Formats: sequence, C-alpha cells, structure tokens
Amino acid sequence: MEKKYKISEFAHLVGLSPYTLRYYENEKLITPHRYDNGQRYYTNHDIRWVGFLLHLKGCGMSMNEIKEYVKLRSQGDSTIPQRKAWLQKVKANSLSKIKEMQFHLKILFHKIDWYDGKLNNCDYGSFAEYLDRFEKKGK
Amino acid sequence: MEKKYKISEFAHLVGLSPYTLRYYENEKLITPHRYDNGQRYYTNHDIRWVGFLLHLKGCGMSMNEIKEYVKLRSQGDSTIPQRKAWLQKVKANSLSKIKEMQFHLKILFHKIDWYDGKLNNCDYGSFAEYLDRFEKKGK
DNA sequence: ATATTCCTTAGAGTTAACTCTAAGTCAAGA
DNA sequence: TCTTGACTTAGAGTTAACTCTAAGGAATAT
Repeated sequence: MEKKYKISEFAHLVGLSPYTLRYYENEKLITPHRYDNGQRYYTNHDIRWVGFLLHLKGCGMSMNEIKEYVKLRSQGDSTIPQRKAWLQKVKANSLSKIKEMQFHLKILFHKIDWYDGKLNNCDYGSFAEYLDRFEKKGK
Repeated sequence: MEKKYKISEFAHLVGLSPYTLRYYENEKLITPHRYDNGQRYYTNHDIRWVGFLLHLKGCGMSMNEIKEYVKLRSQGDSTIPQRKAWLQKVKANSLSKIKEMQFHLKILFHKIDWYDGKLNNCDYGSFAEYLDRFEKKGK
C-alpha cells in the first residue's frame, strides 16, 4: 500500500499551499485521487509530478505554457514529438535567459569593483570610463 | 554640444516606452532635463544611466530595491559602502537564482533525453526510474 | 492647415499567479 | 461535544510593473 497524503500534508511536502493545489487542479495540472467521502489524497507519484511541474516553472514556463504541455501529455504518446519540441524551445529560452542574467551580473561585478576603487581612493574616473577601459582590455 | 533626445526618440534608444519613462521619472529613478517650454530632453549620460538601471533590473532587483539604491546614491559618496553592500547582496541572490535555474534545466535536459529514448524505442522505463539511474551513475 | 508630438494630473485597466473570503456542509479526533 | 480540517462554488483581493485614457493645452513638422 502506497502512502496517501491529505491536501495539507501534501502541500507542505511540495512547498505549495492547499489553495494553490486546488487552483492547479482547477487548471487541470494535477488530478489527485479521492476518498469515498470526496476528500482528496495524493501519492508519491503526485509528489514527483508536482516536482516536475515546478521544474518546468523554474525554467520560466508560464502557467499557460505548462497547461498546453499537460494537455498534450494527456493525449498520449503520439504527442511526444510535440512535447519534446516544446521542451527544446523552453530549454533554449531558459539558456538565453541565463546568458542575459550573466551579462547583467558582469556589469554588477564591475560596479562593485569600481566602488572598491572609490573606497581605496584609486581614481578610476567615472564608471562609464572604467567600463570603457575594460572593453578595450577585453579585446 | 551634446546630443539631446526627446522622449520618444530616447524611449526607442533605451527600449522603453514614453509611458514607462515618465513613470520611472515619477518614481525618482530618472531626472531628465527640460527645455524652456517644459519638454523633457535626455542626453547620452541618461542613456548610460537607464542602461545601468536595466542591468540592476536584469539582476532581479525590484523597483522598490532600485528606488532604495537610487535614494542612497542621491545622498552622495558617503553612502558608497551601503550601496556596495546592496549590490553584493543582489549579486549573491542573482547567482543563486542562476544556479537554481540551471538545476531546473538539468531536469529538462533529462526529460528531453528520455523522450529521445522513447522515440527510439529504447526502454528507459518511467522518467522517475530514468532519473534514479542517473543519480546512481552520478555518484 | 492639419496632424503629430509634447506637456499635465489623476486615476483606471492589465496581466500573471496566486491568495483568500464567504457561506454552507460533512466527518474524524480528543 | 467541540474543534479542526476537509469539501463546494463563486468571486473578490493582492502585488508588481507597467500601460493607457481622459481632458485640456502648447508647440512643431509637412
């Protein structure tokens, strides 16, 4: 017999609120089982499923995109090529989002260095000048 | 004489809308100059400044955080240590956000591989089993 | 001359993803 | 018995960061 979790225990396990779980269910992302009296219960399988949904979310997929994906999934194995293509697009977006963030971060690093310079009374000139010098060095 | 840009030209240059620029100004993030007739104009210096704001934003800083930072800046060089500390916190957050995203992406990669397996009729079992095997190999 | 672009204030609308309330019912635990 | 936690539907509230409209006026471009 597999462990069964009621909504609040499950919510705690996956790091979501019962509200959010019902909301996701309403949006057809999750379909928990029910006891005869109507109460939901979730299993370890559901933990893995929600975990996967959160990975998708963490890769920057919106609710609507995830819903599309889940809809395809519900149509069976014939949609695997489409689902794979979806995930490849998500992967590309996610990678470029990371690259973009790293670029922004690089500037932040420089700004921190520039502050260090200011604090040590090294005259770096304006931040723009400092960056310019870096560009030239970089080449 | 430095080039002066009116709001819509400037908006185009920095990739924001005039609405957004006025909004940012209202929030004290930007302070463009004015012609005698009251029209705003922006300079290359403003391009660099907005660029920097967008880097901060791109590192995950919220409007409110950026406003705090800009407020400190307006108080002069004595706030440099605080500003540096701010940016260091932002840097740490940003790095951990990237790490998190990379972790989510790793799962996505695996899922794509798993789909490939399915499409080639290699029997990987369920995705959970596939991941489990990876964990063990990884050790 | 006419259309476009600029200005103002003030406030309403938008989007995503929750988050919660109301109002009423049901069932299990101490 | 009393509290706690589950259920329902339907809809309202929240937050961030815009995004736009209205209404009225001034200047510029074709």
